[in-house]
Amino acid sequence: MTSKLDLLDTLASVARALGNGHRLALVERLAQTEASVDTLAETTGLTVGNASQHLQQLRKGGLVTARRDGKQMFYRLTDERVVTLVTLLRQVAETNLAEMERLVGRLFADDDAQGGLETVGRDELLSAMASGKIALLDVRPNVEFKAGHLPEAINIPLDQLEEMLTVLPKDKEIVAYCRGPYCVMSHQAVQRLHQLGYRVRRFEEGYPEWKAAGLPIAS
Amino acid sequence: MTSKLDLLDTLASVARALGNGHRLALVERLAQTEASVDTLAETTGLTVGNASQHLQQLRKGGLVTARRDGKQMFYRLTDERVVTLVTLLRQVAETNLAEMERLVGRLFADDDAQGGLETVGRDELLSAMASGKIALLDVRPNVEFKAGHLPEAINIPLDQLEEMLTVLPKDKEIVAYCRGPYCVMSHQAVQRLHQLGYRVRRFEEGYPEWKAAGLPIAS
DNA sequence: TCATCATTCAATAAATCAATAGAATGATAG
DNA sequence: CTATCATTCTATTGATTTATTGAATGATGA
Repeated sequence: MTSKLDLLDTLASVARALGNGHRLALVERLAQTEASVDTLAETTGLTVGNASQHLQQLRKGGLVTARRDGKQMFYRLTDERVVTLVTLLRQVAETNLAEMERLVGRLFADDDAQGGLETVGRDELLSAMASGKIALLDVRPNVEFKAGHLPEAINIPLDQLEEMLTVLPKDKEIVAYCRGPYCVMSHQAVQRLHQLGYRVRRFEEGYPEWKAAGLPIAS
Repeated sequence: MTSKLDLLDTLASVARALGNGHRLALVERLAQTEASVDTLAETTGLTVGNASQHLQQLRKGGLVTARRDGKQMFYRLTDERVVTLVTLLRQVAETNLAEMERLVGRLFADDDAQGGLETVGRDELLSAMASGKIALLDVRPNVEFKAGHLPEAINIPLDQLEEMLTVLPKDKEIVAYCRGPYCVMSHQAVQRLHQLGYRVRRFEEGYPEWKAAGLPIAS
């Protein structure tokens, strides 16, 4: 008879695969779109060899799969549920760990310094999109935007915000989003646009959460 | 500026807290009801010292909290979401890991040997309960039943099944449940009742998942 | 106060994990 | 076939994690 512990050990091995900051960074990156090992190594600041090893561990845990394309290996999440899993992990961590709240608080302290940025929740965003009263702004790099984005979103990568302002309507309220709740890009975009006189708020989630929730996407 | 890695490291520490079979066993036990260290040590087969250490780690990860009652320390899950988190972890593991499927298959191989046991999903159970056409059977130990159970459920701990048969209606279909999807108690109960000629099926989840879903419970 | 019981803390050895550098593999272009 | 490039594998080192032991703490009742 298989002991229950074997089963729980297997389960634990999946949890352990998520139990490292670098691997979570890789998962977060992969939540945007699939990528090659060297792209992943670059965006996470790891050496290629090290990134490869961490990816092997994620693969052993069944969280990512790989495909070869010519010389390169492309990795992607096996399943949208991996995003949901990390999101839930975040929620549990946030509500239960004072440490976590302290870090999040510090990460976004700049916002509070000027009175706090207003955010838009998922339900409110859905109805605002339906009414056509807002313009949706995606500030992620163009590669990630092209791999998938929210319907009707306009893409202005953060580093081109000033140059591309003309494509933004001045008369509508703008809602900006990026990679997820802890991604700082949309925060910065909202700050700059606010200073320029736009009416602008931040979507409190990001593209991966939107996609994992099964909501419509465009590409 | 706080680096993003600090944040992900904190997140990783929560995942690591779940990254051990013994700790998952403790969490699974705590999903039933709060318990003292020595109860937990006994039901998981750990020494008291070892159990205490693992509980410290779960506490550091923010997954459990402790309260003192006289000489004893009682631990419980901080949040229903911990159950949801483990459930999701299970789902991801099951769909993505061949190893996991192999183990689950072997654990319940006896059922298949006699044609497979039919199960009842959550939605079907809810409507069956509303129509009053079934009797709900909780085969967990009485302590756990008293701490909370599904509405209208009858408690017959597995080891008293034969003696207490009289409290079960013969004319209704019976749905049995226990601690969760990998708990073998309801499987065994269904097998025995089936042999005795009852119409009986197994609820495919358990009490913790029911409670975590915010469905009504009794105690 | 002292003795007792439940739990936690501290110290150790064995096992596992993380980062690094260098060798090995697999696919492609010439 | 050979050279090249992207990736993986191997071996090593140092850092964590685990289980075990025994001592220390905290609450209780005589």
